[in-house]
Amino acid sequence: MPDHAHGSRADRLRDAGYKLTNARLTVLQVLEQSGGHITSTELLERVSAADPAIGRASVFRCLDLFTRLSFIRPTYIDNNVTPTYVLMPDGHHHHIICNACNRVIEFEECHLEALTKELEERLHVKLTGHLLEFYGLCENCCIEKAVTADE
Amino acid sequence: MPDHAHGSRADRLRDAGYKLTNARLTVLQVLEQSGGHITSTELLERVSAADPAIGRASVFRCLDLFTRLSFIRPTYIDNNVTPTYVLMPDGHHHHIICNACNRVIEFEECHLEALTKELEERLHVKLTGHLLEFYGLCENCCIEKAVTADE
DNA sequence: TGAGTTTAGAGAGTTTGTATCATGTTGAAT
DNA sequence: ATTCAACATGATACAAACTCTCTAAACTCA
Repeated sequence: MPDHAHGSRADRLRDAGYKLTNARLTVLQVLEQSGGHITSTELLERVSAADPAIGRASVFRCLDLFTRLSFIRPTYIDNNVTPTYVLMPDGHHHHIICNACNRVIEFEECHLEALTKELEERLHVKLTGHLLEFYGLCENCCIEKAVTADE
Repeated sequence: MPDHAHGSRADRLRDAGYKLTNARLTVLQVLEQSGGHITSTELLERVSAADPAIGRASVFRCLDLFTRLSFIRPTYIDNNVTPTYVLMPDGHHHHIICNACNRVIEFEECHLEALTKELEERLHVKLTGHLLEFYGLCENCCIEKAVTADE
């Protein structure tokens, strides 16, 4: 079994009652090295490269599990076939998707702590994470559109 | 050609340079009658019921187009196969997804106007919509978990 | 009316995710 | 350390979802 960094996500996995198996730790490691955005296809390739013994089904099982634990969240960026899984480092993630070129611009601040608390109290729910997505045009595509309109 | 309500979305479609075809108007109508959440499979069925002449590919082309125009946004609720498309009535939509039972709780207020404006100015982007998703446990699932932990 | 452009429909083909089940691994109790 | 039961895995066949390609139709504008 290869070396694994046993970070806080592995701890959370164990604390939630799940076993720390090779497949889960490898998938977690690949996700963490992905830079925050990865599709299932890319993930399958990289997991397979890291350990060819890990099967297809296990990778998908991990994606389900990690989604339920709010480690990641599937979202659509390029097309309607493959979701992109985004890491939610502290339980949350925020980005802007350009509707013209599909570029993703990430940003940090969301100021949603107050809303989170208010919703928890009013609706009696327990919130573990959130994803905030804005849609529109990025700087380049704004300029291109303006140029085209001038012609 | 069946009757269609020519609301503001049809206007936006035309204003963006797209033709108001029967397929597009029918898909739009079904989406608007869907109550805000619909999967591609359900949409295909209902469009087919409304007008059997409309083909599969056209429905998916509409979903792509309407997503680019921020009429709708695909998101994962139940599983990793079929996304659910949510209507974004005024360009935005907000909900809570229960990680245990997949129930969706919608809420209205998001207080994101200020952040939208700030991002537009700072990053020189033009934002047309947003989706805010919270994840966690709904009231019922909170209770069940507490009961299980007591045993 | 006629040329050019956009859009549609059909259906096969590709890709992505799932179900099943026998086997292997994990973690805890002894 | 050893053992055991529950949990998790891997292989593969299967099913579902989405796309591609091509031809035909509809719409636009002169």
